[in-house]
Amino acid sequence: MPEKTNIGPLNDLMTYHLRRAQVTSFNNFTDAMAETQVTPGQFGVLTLIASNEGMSQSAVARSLGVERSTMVAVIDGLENRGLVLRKPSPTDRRSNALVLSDEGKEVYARGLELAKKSDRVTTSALNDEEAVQLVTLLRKMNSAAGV
Amino acid sequence: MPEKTNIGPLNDLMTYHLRRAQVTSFNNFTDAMAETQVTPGQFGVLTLIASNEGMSQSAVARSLGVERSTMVAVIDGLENRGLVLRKPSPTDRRSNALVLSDEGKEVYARGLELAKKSDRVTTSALNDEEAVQLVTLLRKMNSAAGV
DNA sequence: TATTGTTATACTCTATAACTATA
DNA sequence: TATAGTTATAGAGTATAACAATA
Repeated sequence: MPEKTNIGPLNDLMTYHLRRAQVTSFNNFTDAMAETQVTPGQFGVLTLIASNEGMSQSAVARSLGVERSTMVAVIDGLENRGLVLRKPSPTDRRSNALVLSDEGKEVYARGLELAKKSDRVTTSALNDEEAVQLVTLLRKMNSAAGV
Repeated sequence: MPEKTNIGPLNDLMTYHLRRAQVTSFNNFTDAMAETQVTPGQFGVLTLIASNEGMSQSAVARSLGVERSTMVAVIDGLENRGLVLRKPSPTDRRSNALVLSDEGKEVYARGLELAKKSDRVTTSALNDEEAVQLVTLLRKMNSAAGV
């Protein structure tokens, strides 16, 4: 057990607690998803494609708040694993229509279960009402930030 | 304004909202701290040293949840800027007693103001009661995770 | 035996800038 | 002119493994 240090004013800073909570939730997520070998970032992409079949790489990138150049390697990884297919867009020859393969759909479905389980670990110190409060407040914050 | 995409089940995942909120708060922090050129990670270190004069690098690392090897470059940076001093520990010849220089104290004091201001930007969509609720819930989560 | 600080090394995630092919 | 995908490149931030000095 690590000794307790006085963290001083950090204890009153939202930024600090957000960062620590995010690191914890990221680690829980990675542990829970071990069997699928899907990272948090990849899971976001799978979810978006599952919910919006045929969307473009640029649209995925915008929706997740990253650059489209960053998305290339992510899609490459998912494509190489056979989870995502780049199909030609029927309406725009510049863009790829992203879809999940059958295996991609299976991995995504299983991943969603595991992601929910990891959420329960992350919030295990909170009762149901508190967990709902927390996600509601975060959602409100993020919506206002255009996220 | 980016087009609205259906984010599907991501909208119910704590992990997702934590990550987005953390990225937003990180960006707000970096913007607010521009005049000091202090990063979030550096600010955490400055705060810890200010609140626990003479603490060791390993203790700082443990308290922030990173490896002590990671801390070396962080302290190097702060030392090179003249904000932090590595003094010999009076009780353990292996370890450095970290203290803030006079300039370090000034930069930290100014940084704390700016960090609080950035917190207010980050939570600007929430009223005072909601902001307190949010930080309280995060603190509870983190305490339970040993953070 | 265990811990402190350090180095060497590598990995992940991300961004910027420039290119091409389309729109 | 602007956008989609791509490449090359670089910068944070982090970890692991090993080492000498000290506890």
